[in-house]
Amino acid sequence: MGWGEVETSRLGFKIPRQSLGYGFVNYSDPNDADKAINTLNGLKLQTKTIKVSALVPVTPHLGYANLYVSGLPKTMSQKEMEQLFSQYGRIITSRILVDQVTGVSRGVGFIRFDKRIEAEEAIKGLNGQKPLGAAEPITVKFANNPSQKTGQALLTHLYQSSARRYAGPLHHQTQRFRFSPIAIDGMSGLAGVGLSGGAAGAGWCIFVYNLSPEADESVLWQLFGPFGAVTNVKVIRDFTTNKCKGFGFVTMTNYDEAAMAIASLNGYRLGERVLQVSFKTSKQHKA
DNA sequence: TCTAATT
Repeated sequence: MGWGEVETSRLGFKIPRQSLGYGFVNYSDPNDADKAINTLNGLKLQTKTIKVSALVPVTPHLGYANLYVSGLPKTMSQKEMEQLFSQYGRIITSRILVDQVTGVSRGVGFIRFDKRIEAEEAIKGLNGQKPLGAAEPITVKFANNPSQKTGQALLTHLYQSSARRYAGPLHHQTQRFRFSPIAIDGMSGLAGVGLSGGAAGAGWCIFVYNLSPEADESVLWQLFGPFGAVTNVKVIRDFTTNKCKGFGFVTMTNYDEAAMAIASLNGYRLGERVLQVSFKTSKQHKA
């Protein structure tokens, strides 16, 4: 384009090669950008009228009004969440994250206010509060910028998937554990404990406490894999430091294998630490 | 340090 020096330009593409109908042009001189905007915005190109505008800088931290909400009741709808927050200001967008398989709410959502002050007031008014009829308080804080995919998180993900593959063959050795010599009593009294709800993601969720800050997923695979089918492991980390917060979760398919793992690993000494291992309890279902 | 989650 003839309005000055272009640094970079990019079109939005999807696989295969089909334009998404937008693109970005980066000028080194803001005046050149303005000139391009003024000249090209509204221009008719064949059947289309093109729109050209400056890219609004993401997170000019002043005025950042996007909130992250966790601990929401699983039953709360997006509309109900908006109603709860609307008393603090004008809501631009909202979202509740749902489990991709079951479609059930993950109890986590986002609220973007029009103004920073509204978001701040909502945090003051709602963080740590129980919504009407809710059993547990919610957490309300400023959301992290979604675009910051840390290389660390990416590496962890890659390592996790390779650990998962590695854990595969081990499973064959675990058949001897399948019929455990330990008497497992009936499942009375286990309602709301361990077994995750929803048919698709079913499994026994195990809570592992006293992991070291450096613990990662591979250690959980190695600890629990020998006891049977492990479908998922998660080390809970601080989002900013990426250090383990001292606990994690392991999901196992079969009750007897999970019980065996718990019986064997609870009190297990890992380095300097003694692990506490139990079925994950659900406060919501506690009597 | 005893239950996360980041569109």
